[in-house]
Amino acid sequence: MVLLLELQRATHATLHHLTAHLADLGLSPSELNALANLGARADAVATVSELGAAIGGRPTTLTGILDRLEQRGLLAREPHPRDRRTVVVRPTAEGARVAARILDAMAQLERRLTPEAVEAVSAALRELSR
Amino acid sequence: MVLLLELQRATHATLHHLTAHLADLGLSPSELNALANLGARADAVATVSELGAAIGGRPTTLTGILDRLEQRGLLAREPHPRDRRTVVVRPTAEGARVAARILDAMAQLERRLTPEAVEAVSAALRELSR
DNA sequence: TATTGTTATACTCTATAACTATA
DNA sequence: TATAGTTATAGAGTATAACAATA
Repeated sequence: MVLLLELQRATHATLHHLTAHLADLGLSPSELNALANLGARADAVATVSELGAAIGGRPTTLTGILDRLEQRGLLAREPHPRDRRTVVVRPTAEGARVAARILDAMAQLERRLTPEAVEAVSAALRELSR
Repeated sequence: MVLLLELQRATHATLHHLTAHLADLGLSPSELNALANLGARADAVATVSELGAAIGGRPTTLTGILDRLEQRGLLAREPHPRDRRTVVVRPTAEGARVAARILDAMAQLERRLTPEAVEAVSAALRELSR
C-alpha cells in the first residue's frame, strides 16, 4: 500500500469517528479541528495566522470558521496588545469546555496505540509535513 | 502534542505538497486521491462503492469527482458484467499515466522515511481507521 | 513597501433526502 | 424490500485576487 493513500483514509476515518462521537456539538470537522488546536495550546490563545499554520488552512478559510465559532459563543476575537493589524483568538469558558471534550475524544482514539507507536507516528508525520 | 491534530496537519501539508508538485495537471486534491487509489489497485478497476470506501468519500461526492475525471478523459464508467445496478470505473490510457505520476510523487515523499517507519505508521493508521 | 486579516468570487467537497433502476 | 448510483439542495472548505489598516 501507498502510505499517503493510507494517511488520507485514516484522516477521513478518524474525522468521521469524531464528528459522530461529538454530533451533539453540531460542529463541522474544521471547526472541531480549530477549537481543539486552540485548546491544545499552552495558553489557549493564538493569532489567526498561527491557528491557520496549525491546522493547515488559509486565512480566508479561517475567517469563515472563526466567524461561526464566534457566533456560537465558543471563542472571541481580541485585538493584539502590540500589533494592531493582528487578531488574537481566545476560547470562551464554554469554548474551553468544548475544546476539552474534543481533545478527550481524540485522546481516547489515540489510546488504541502504544506510547511507542504514538511517538513513532508523530515523528514520521512531522517528517512528512516538513 | 495530540496525535490526531498532527495527523490532520500532515494530511493538509502532504496534500498541499502534492497539488503544488502536480499543479500542471489541474486536478483537485480529491481528484488526485481518487485517481491514485484507482491506479494503486491491482487491476486499476473498482466499483463506485469500492472507490468511495477507499478514499473515505460518500457516493454523492464520488459522482462529482468521477464526472470531472471522466470529462477530462482520465477515466471511463462501464457497466458491471454481473450486476446492472453497479458502475465500474477504469482509467483510460492517459488516466493510467497520470495515476502513475501521482503515485510516483507520493512514493517520493514516502522515501523520507525508513521502510521500518513506513511499516510502523501504516500499522498505526490502520488501527486508528478501524 | 510588506504584512495581517477580511471581503468577493468561483469552484469543490460534504451531508441529507429523494429518486431510478436493478436485485 | 434492499442496494447501487445519481440528482437536488444547501452548507462548508478552498484558492485567487483585491482591499483596508497597520507596520
